[in-house]
Amino acid sequence: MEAYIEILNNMQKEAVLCTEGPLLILAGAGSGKTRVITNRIAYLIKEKGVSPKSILAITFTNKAAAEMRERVEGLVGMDAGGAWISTFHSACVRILRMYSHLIGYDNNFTIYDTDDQKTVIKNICKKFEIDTKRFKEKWFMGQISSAKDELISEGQFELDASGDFYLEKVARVYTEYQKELKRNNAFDFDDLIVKTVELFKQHPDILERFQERFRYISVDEYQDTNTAQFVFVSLIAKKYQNICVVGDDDQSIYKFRGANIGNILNFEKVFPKAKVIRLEQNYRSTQNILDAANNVIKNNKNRKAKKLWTENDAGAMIKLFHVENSYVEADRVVSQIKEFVDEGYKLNDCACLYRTNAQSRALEEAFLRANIPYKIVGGVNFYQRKEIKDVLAYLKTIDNARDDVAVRRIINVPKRGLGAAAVNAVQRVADDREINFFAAIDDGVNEGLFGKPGEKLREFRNMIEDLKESASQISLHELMDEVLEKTGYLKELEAENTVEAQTRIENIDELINKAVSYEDSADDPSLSGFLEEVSLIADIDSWSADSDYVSLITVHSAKGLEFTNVFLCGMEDGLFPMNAAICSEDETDLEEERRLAYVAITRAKKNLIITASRMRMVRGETMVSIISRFVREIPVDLIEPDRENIYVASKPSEYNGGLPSKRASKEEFFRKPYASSAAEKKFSSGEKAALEYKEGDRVAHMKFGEGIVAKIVDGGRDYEVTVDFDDVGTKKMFASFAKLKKV
DNA sequence: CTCCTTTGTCTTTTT
DNA sequence: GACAAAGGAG
Repeated sequence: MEAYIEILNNMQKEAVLCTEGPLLILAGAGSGKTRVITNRIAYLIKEKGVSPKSILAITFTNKAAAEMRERVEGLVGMDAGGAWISTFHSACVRILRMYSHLIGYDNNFTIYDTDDQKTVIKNICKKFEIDTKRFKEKWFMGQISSAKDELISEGQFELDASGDFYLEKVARVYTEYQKELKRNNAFDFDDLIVKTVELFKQHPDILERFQERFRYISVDEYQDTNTAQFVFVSLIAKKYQNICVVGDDDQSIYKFRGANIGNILNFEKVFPKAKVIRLEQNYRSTQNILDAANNVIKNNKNRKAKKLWTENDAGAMIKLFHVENSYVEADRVVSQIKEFVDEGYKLNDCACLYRTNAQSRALEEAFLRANIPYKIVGGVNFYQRKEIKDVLAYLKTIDNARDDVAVRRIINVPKRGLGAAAVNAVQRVADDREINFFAAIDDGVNEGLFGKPGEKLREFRNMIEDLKESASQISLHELMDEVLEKTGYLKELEAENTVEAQTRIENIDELINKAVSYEDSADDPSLSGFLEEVSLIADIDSWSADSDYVSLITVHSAKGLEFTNVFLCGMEDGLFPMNAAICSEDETDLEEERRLAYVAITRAKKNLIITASRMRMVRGETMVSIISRFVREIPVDLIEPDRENIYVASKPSEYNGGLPSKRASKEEFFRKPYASSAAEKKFSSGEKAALEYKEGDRVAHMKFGEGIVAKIVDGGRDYEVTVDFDDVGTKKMFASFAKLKKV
């Protein structure tokens, strides 16, 4: 037997060899499920002679998809190009690109992200005179999205809503929203799945084409699929029934966006002949870490009972740092990482996990101060930044002028004297004639309907038409250069001459790089193709393994990853679990948080360090909290007493509350054992902090490396520092942003 | 029409 | 505390 099968345990082997018929694999954390899926695909191709073209493998994130493709190709020893290894969303996009004309869209549709959705909803509310203070756009978006997750169409929603004041309102907005999207030739994220299902249902011949093509289907992270996604795969799998789903109900953490744990139970109903295989041996973590995880998750009532076990050693005790504030927390993380490095670990072995993105800040500052390379994984999406969205809006306008949201976004960016008045005039024409926004500009300009802003609108229209002309002749990145040039966007940024503007230009350069690499890698590069790739990708940083850095990451994004040393930060009641879950009447909300904690703990291979802070700034207010109930569910004998902190006792009774025995005085709380720029910012009340370096000093910058301070100018609110860097030349920057460190 | 100030909202989590 | 949206002055 082949080596890649030989190394598997019996259950894993069974799963890999079971290629025909429906298969449900219940795989605990760290039980090698990714290996099973990839080896199974390799086995299909190599031993069973299945063509890669017949394979559809669905993963949850683009990163996971790329990784799976790489691993499969490594095993198969060939290009698995014919196989579709992708997320639900990108698989559906590919299908819709071929056939969406059959359901009334153009095949070059655009994809709306949450911001675009919000813009559309906002306009609808204005039109319907809905007070967005009482009914938030977000609320409508949530309602519509949940409906789509359950495949409830706007028509169905209207029927169900009748009689209910609130639901009727939602129904009206939902219906109008879908109309608007169609008019704009756009899909939102949920639509990608919903409309593909619609396509399959309306056109059985198309469905059959895909049933014939994808005879072998697998779905990773099955516990996180929603109803629409489940229907999508089961439609394709219906004919040949070769569908393998892998999931773990304990790791279901996306209920909030419609994930339906019921899909695990439903699987055996929809596919009655399904075989069920359990993978319960954990290869990842030490016994202690696994014990901790098991003791936490066992408090959930709604779960399939299972016993995850390991042959690994007990390993190190779990460390618990209970500190006074988030700055100390971050500094203790940093010093522990330094210890790990001294012991021979690499920075890549270490990751800081947290519940909310906001927590990354304090950590980030501590890493900067300590000069330790780090990388925020996920976080504020690259593609959500203003400058990126602006450039993309131009490209979208050029690609598909039916996209009103894009056109309206850039009509006055950079400023060209086309404000609200002009936009309203155009919109009136568009509404009257029931045409899209750009067409209304065109008509109005030709017929001279606009009066004063008419000339400016004409210029705008001509510019877009020129760019369209160019788009058909030059390459993508050349087009982007031309857009930046002709629109004056770049010039405006350059004129600003600030550090922020500089970063924006760098971000745009990054986008152009991305375009170049897209052009190099895509079979048939096109503007639409690029826009599509970009709209479905969560973060630009594709995990470069070559450099050494600490990962800062939310627990949600850490799912599916593993690290030797894991710091689980901010384990306090109110933060993790969040207050909303603690107060919720629905007890499954707290269970979801607990599953999240379980996911976090099981990311760790060797060392788990849990940190909690007594006080923390949340929304500009100081919150006082006790140690997370999830930490208290871990048996005390697995936790090493923290010698640096007198408050944490090893006796369970004392360790329970976690509050300081006496009320900490103000001085005590704000005592700063380590320098903290954030703390300084707060207490200097507007006064800029003194610099630790002077002209002629040698300083280090996080990104630019080391250099010599050439000049310091007191710019009022901040110092303007000019530095001659060894590698990147002279840069001018503001002291508070640059965070320079004397060396 | 644009710039500046003030006000209000937000913090779950992602495709 | 940070940022976007709304409102007011020029």
